[in-house]
Amino acid sequence: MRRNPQVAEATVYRLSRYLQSVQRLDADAVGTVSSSEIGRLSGVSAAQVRKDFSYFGGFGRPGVGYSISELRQHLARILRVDREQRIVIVGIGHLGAALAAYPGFQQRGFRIVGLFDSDPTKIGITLAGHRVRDVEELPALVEPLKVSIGAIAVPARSAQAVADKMVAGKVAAILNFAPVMLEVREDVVVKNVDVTRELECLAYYLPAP
Amino acid sequence: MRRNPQVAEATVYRLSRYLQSVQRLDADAVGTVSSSEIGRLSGVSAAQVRKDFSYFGGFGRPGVGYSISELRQHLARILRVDREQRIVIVGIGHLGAALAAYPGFQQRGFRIVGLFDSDPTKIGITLAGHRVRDVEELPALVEPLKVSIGAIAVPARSAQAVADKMVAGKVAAILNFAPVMLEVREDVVVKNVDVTRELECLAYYLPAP
DNA sequence: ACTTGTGAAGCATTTCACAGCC
DNA sequence: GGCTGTGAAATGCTTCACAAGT
Repeated sequence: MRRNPQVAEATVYRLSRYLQSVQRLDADAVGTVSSSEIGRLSGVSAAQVRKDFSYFGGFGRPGVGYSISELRQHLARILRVDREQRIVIVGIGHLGAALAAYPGFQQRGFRIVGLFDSDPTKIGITLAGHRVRDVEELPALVEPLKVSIGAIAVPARSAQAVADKMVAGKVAAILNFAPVMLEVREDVVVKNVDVTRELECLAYYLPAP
Repeated sequence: MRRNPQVAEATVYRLSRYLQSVQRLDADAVGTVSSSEIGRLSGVSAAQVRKDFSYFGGFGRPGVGYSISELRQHLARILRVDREQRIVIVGIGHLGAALAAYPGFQQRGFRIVGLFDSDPTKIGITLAGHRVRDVEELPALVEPLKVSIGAIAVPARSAQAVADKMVAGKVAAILNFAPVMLEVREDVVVKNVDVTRELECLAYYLPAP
């Protein structure tokens, strides 16, 4: 699962926050930034920031800090968003349509290159500049479209079948919005986003009635 | 932040997975289930399952396992989903509309009781059985509507202002879909869902080009 | 004087392994 | 025989604190 066994998933997650913070900074082009400033912007301790960077060799100058533009490049390369990552969305319901229309992906290096559904009333319609294709065509299109990540936005009962088609087409990673555990070849990385789960976890912290 | 300092956030997250697994089981009404079976269904070790349960006193019988219906009740009570939790959604764009239409919330104890937006062209329209209200009315409506959780589905630039209104109205928790760190009174629990961040974390595990 | 990078210490979480119960 | 509940060991993660660089 992990590309580099000494780097924890929590570290990767924070790297993404650092990148977000640094990108906000970059507009102002201040030139240099310290680990404590990055920590403040990201809600993390300065020591944690430096430790996280150190797993990748460290890219600051003692007494000075980190060059904002270099830091942004380093983080983008580590997170593989220094190149375009191409994604397909399967399941053009409310959620799939919302994802297709979301401008935030393009802004951060992700490009939607295909929409798929199995519903004949949806196949053929155009959304956010893409014609919705039959999901049966998906396996054959992953490679020509150079897809690296597939997003699953179908109901729980069809999610595994969609995942199988993605794996058959050789996507490298899957972002799964359906509330089920997918079974995939172990070299395929899966991440789940389950809004109901997040609500349940929030509810735990609610005061007693 | 934590209700019970000896229970980690990761444990709460797993409890929600256990509940999901047990609910799938409950349909079949097998009567009893073992920690290893729950673990298999949830992708967790059997020892971890038992340890997690033990934080709440343990509710199994040695040699037998866990009564499925009792387990479901225990988990639901711990996660506070044994009672209805009432939520409002602010921001009726693509995402907010998708959330409002999602049937999975109601099925698992969450009830949407209000939709809000600041856009005059949206205020007044009806969606999933709810009339969209002006977000300015939100603070005054949290208590009468008995809202415990507020969901923020507005653009990043307006998310903090919405959070402030929620806090003013005294919601207990916020689910934030905007890619910004919210500043709130520290007794308000915030969880962030950032799809772009999930994509970035996935991209990290992608094979080199 | 200020900041990075990093071993070492401190803390948290997970796994182990087994006593006790059905 | 099989399963739970739980201290103890093992592992993993974060914070500390300081040498070294600017």
